[in-house]
Amino acid sequence: MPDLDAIDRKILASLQTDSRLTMQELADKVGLSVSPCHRRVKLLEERGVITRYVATVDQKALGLHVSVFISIKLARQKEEDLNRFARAISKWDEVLECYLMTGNRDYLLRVVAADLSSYEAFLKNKLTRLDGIASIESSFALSQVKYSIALPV
Amino acid sequence: MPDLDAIDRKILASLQTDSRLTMQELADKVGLSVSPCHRRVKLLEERGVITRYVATVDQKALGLHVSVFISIKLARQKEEDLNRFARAISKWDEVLECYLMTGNRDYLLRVVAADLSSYEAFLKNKLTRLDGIASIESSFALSQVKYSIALPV
DNA sequence: CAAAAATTGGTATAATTTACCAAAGAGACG
DNA sequence: CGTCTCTTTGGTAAATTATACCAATTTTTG
Repeated sequence: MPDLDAIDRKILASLQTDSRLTMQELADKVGLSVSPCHRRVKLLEERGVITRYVATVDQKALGLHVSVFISIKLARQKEEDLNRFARAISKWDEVLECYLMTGNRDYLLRVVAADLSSYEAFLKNKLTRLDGIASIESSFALSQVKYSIALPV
Repeated sequence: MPDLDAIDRKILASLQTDSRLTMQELADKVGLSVSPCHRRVKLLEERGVITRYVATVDQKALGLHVSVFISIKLARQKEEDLNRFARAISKWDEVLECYLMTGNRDYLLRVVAADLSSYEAFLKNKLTRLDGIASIESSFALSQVKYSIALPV
């Protein structure tokens, strides 16, 4: 697996910002003509460097006014317990991110909800019904200062 | 500003998952023909519901093996201080997310880095050089259990 | 330095997007 | 209950864009 040269990185930086660029525009940006630029993009897709193309949606426009970070400790941390938790989390659309953490909590989740009462519904009907959870602690975000999908290349 | 009907929501759900669907494919999914589907998408863009189109890139493929959550307290929380902090954060590509929080910290950041030493470089050369920071606490992610860009519609 | 391999760029074709217009459907009002 | 108006839909044609193919150039290797 050959690694990424300077042009590949320019392509990734551009497409992470705007995937609707035409091949002509992208080629101009990275200093190639359309053909090799197109082939590089296809290769990046095949190699799994580019994983997908998505539209981003405005959270406010959807009425999702609440963002919460949840710290979770499990009663036990055997692989079986971790897998069970991961499977449950993965099904729920409200959970946008979930990380297994070092330190004094096991998981950190980012959850969005329309308002406090629908967040409460998420807690009552979903999260707290899971077995094996020792503690849950919610921290609320007052505002999103920065949100980027673009990894540094 | 008319709000979103069931078809708009289907469109958003689909495009949040795969923005490379052709209008024909998208139209089939939502039960319309190409023309009205196309017009709805354009309207969603103009109204700012769809904010952008981006490619997502594999973090491992870029060699970014470290994900860190950083809790930050500022010495003072005047608007001036918050703005200064927000401006600095926004410039740094390593910071993917930043939230102003309730509770006993002011900000929560998600930062990525190639390895521990480049994370250390980020701390030493950037974050700790900011004025007005009272405390910094890093929590490391062992793994990403879930990561989604798709807001629930 | 020469041969081989990889990468590039141009052109032609296929696929997709977009603009335009007529037809169907939904809502308001007498 | 019907008719007028406004909105949304669907089909067609033109323009734009993506993609496949091949020759030319550059880079790598022995």
